[in-house]
Amino acid sequence: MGIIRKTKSVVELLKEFDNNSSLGAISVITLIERLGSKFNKTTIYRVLDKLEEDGVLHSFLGKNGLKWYAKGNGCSTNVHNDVHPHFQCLVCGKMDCLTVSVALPKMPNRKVVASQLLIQGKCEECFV
Amino acid sequence: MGIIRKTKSVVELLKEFDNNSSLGAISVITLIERLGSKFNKTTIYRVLDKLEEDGVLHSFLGKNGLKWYAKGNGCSTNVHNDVHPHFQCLVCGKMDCLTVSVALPKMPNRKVVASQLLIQGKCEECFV
DNA sequence: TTGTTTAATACAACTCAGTTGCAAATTTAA
DNA sequence: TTAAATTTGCAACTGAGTTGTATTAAACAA
Repeated sequence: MGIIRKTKSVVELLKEFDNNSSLGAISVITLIERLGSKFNKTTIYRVLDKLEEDGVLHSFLGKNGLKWYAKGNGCSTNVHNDVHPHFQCLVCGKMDCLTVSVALPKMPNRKVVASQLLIQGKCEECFV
Repeated sequence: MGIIRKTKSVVELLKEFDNNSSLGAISVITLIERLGSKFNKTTIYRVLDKLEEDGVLHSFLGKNGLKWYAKGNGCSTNVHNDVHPHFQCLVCGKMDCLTVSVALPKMPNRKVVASQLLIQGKCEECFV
């Protein structure tokens, strides 16, 4: 069950991602900091859930287990047609989707269903 | 500051990992289930911390953000000379360290410091 | 062995991201 | 404009992980 109605919270959340760089992710913590005075955090969590189900956003966890969202790529909660790594800058904290595909190691006798790759280091701006 | 004294909790925690398959990881939740009646969970968390600092164990997060530990590989909290992926079976829940190295995507202008790759699917036993 | 020092432990209380249930409000369709 | 269905806010909760502190136990020296 995804988004059905275009409510204020949906519009404002989407605006956050539109304002953001196309590859940039935003943590739920940050979204609550920004919108928590206008909407209840429960609402924010639920709208993000639905936007992900619809493939509008995708989510992943940072190194510390906190949840991040970024613009979708046609994937939905059930269908993942794209697996890209995420890069977090240890200097400025920025999290980006990388537009490269990952070559997973060969694993005979195992079946791969999903994967997450998180890379940490210095981003283009912070790497002098 | 790593392990200094060989206390009961240290010995028993290490025993859990010795009994386990050499590539198998154990979640903190499981360790507390198994040893929580003998030791306080705070003790378990702190001993695991120290064992990781010493490179005896290494840790990583599962898909849901829960912490797992597996036998070390000479790494310590500060020195990571080995980056291997982890594989979690979606059928039986088992988590294994994979003994392959990951080819990270090329990223000019960025500096890679650390990375985590979690692969999910069916393990050797559950993949018929 | 005993005493002293220092680290390790238990306990309780806490933190905080994320969840749940439900009544009230809002949207959509009829 | 009413009825049906979804969305929201609120408050309370969950549960993994953390913190402070008094007590206990390990290590070591005499």
